[in-house]
Amino acid sequence: MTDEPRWLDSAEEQTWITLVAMLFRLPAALDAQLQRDAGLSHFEYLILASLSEAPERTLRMSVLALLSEGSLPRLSQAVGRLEKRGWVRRTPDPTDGRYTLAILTDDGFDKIVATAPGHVAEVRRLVFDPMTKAQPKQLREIGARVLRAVDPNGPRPGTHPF
Amino acid sequence: MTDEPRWLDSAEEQTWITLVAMLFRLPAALDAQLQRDAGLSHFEYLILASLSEAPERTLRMSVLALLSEGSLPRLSQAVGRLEKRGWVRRTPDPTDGRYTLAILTDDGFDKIVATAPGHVAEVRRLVFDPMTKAQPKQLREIGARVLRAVDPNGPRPGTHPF
DNA sequence: ACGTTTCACTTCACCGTTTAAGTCAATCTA
DNA sequence: TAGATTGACTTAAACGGTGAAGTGAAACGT
Repeated sequence: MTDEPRWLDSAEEQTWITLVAMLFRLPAALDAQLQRDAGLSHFEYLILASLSEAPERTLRMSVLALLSEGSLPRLSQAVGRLEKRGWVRRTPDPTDGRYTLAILTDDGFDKIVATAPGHVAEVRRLVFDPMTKAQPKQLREIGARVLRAVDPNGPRPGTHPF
Repeated sequence: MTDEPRWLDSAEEQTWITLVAMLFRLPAALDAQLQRDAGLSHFEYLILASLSEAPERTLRMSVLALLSEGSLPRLSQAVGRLEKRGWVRRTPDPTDGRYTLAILTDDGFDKIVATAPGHVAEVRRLVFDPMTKAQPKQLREIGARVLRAVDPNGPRPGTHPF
């Protein structure tokens, strides 16, 4: 900690600056597209999308929090907003009253169906179209390594929990 | 927009899930380290770091906003906080009163000098150490392409403005 | 069985960010 | 050179997120 740190050489610094810029700008761009075209934040979109792919379009709040990459209080508030808009409803889990089930309504499903194509198109435009054929795999492998370092015990993303 | 969208195949979906997870978790991890060890947000750190590398340790607010990847109101508030802590001061640009110059104080410089090594160590631990020798270059090239798509007219990051 | 603990959320208070309006200096424009 | 405009911030109000305390259901311990 107080030892001489190994500084970043100039190539590493370029990489780092580029990555930081991406960490700031890409989420902002995704939020902007979703907000503009669907009135949703990226986080809210992930909630609806996760539910739409779950069996019965239903998930426990705690599972949904993991899938949508948010804290439980944040999720609770976001689902409250989505509930007010009629896209999600909540009921206590009948098999265990401590859990709360979040359920995508039919309107919510329609909302995702209407929203997803535009969002996927934006993801293509910003991420996949600019990459060479080889780069997606490189990015996936780099991401997996970084995520392992960030949270060694975290579930490998893409390991679907159902 | 209403056309059939080209959906993501399963390899692309894996890539996308991994990238989204990285976009959420890596900034959180960086913020956590800086908050814990230095009482700074990542954004505040970028402000101090940008100033420390600028000539005279001085930058116009608008330039600083670009370098630190933040909006002008956000910057204004953040600099206000850093000013209260004695690390930055502001004065109107003597050559043109419309501009405001943000200046890193000596205490602010000491703060960065004390903070940077731990932060760089964390960046190494989370990003560079887990990568193979070839991957930083791959990441830099991917990032450059994505950033170009996000903002075609944006300055290529790493193009230092002084 | 009853009290305690654990657990999954929800709520609250505080704070930071965004969006929009306000300020003020410099520059056009007539 | 007065008035309008542009540009660079700053301020204010509304909103969303975080961390800590609160709630209520199930499990545990005796």
